Amino acid sequence: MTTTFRDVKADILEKITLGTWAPGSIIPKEVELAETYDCARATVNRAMRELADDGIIERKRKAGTRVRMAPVRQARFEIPIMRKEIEGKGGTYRYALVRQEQQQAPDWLRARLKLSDGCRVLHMICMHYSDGIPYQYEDRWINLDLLPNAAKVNFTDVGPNEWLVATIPFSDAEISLQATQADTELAEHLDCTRGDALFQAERTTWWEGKAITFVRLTFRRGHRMTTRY
Amino acid sequence: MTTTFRDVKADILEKITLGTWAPGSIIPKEVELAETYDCARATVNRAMRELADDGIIERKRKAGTRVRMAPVRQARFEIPIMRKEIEGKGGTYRYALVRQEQQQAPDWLRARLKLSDGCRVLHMICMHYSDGIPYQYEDRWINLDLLPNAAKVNFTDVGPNEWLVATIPFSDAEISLQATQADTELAEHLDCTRGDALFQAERTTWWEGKAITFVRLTFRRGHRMTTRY
DNA sequence: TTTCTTATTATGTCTATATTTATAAAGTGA
DNA sequence: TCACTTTATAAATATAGACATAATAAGAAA
Repeated sequence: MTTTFRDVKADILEKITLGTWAPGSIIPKEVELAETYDCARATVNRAMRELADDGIIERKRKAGTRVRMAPVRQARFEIPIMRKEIEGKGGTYRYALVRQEQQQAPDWLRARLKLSDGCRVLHMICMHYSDGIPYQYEDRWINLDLLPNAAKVNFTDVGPNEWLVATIPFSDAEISLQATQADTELAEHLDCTRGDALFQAERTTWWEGKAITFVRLTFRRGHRMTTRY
Repeated sequence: MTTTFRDVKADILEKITLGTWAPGSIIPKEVELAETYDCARATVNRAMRELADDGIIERKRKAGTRVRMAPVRQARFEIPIMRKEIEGKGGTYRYALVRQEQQQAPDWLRARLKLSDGCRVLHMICMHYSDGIPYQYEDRWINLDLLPNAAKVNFTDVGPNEWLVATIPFSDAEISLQATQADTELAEHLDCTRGDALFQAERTTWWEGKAITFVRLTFRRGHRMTTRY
């Protein structure tokens, strides 16, 4: 049997978890490890690179590799498309456009997205249902200077998110999670009580430095975002 | 100049964003791409592997590589140690142990962590302050069957999280984010009003299939968790 | 002593080639 | 037609050797 990069990775990880290699301490260099594991340096390299990506070790040229003092624990959360999320859970997905209007970008949005003066935006309120029960309230703003086409799209059947994903498949995004209190509007749409604590995600999407869209997603009462790492 | 895997990755990504390679369509195989970019297959492989990790393309042996229909957008959030987070923001960190007791694991915890009957746990309530202002309320449970040492530790100066990180550096964890309403206890400690919406994270930490600790972290009013991707 | 090279070194990356593995698709038999 | 076995193929991974790059440490000059 040959030694795979997985073997190496697992063994290094074990040495770290068992405390053989303490936090902050330096670990053998690639060539040495390649020798001890009797494999190519590239194999050790891959194992170490992945461990570094996972935030477990820290690597520096010439300085060597060391176990991180404060392990940067990072969790990955999937940001799914509502239809996928709901259908994935075995529910029946339904989408509805609540209202839609073209307008000048309000000041708070202009500031937030660094929009030009008098920039026009498309503002939409949408709802996503799972088995007929309110699941998510979507408050969406689209920059019409960058996406004039959006004004012509009929969003009654296809949600803006799905349209956007198809139109500008990949881009930079900034996401922020928080808790908010349901106001009257949210309470009505999400079928909860005014003042209820709701989980909220805001996402700003950029393309080549310019903001395309800003969306505030509010989930139904009790929603959780979960992941393992 | 030689072609780097970054070049290849960037070029493939561009072809996808510009729509040359549409979502769902198959993209040339590794050998072909290696030829067109005039580089080694390993270089193309690395580029493609990273794109697959990023959720942009989907790869299957024999079937080839295709652009994901619904790009799996995933965001990485760092789960920092409070001291680091606060000091990183330039604040002065202070920790306080509110109370601590040894007890039998309550039923909800037993069920949640799959603990044995009559399992003893250490329950702690801690507070983290930034510049004297309440920042985070920590409700921590430690499995004493697995970590009997924890009973002897003095947590008045060092927070349980820091102790745990030092004791069992790496492990599996399940994290879940949600919104909650402040009860009287939370409102008092976090200096807010009862009923306020608060951001909450729950983390269960496992080691070799057994639960070590469960913690519910409640952040001060208005807290946001932010990331770019 | 301080500051500016320069040498050294560990990681980072590329190449070219080989082997292994998963699997779609074609072929086989009931 | 359906279930089972090939078989061909593309990705996954391994290897050895080379060069690139960043950064530390040592040495030289001010």
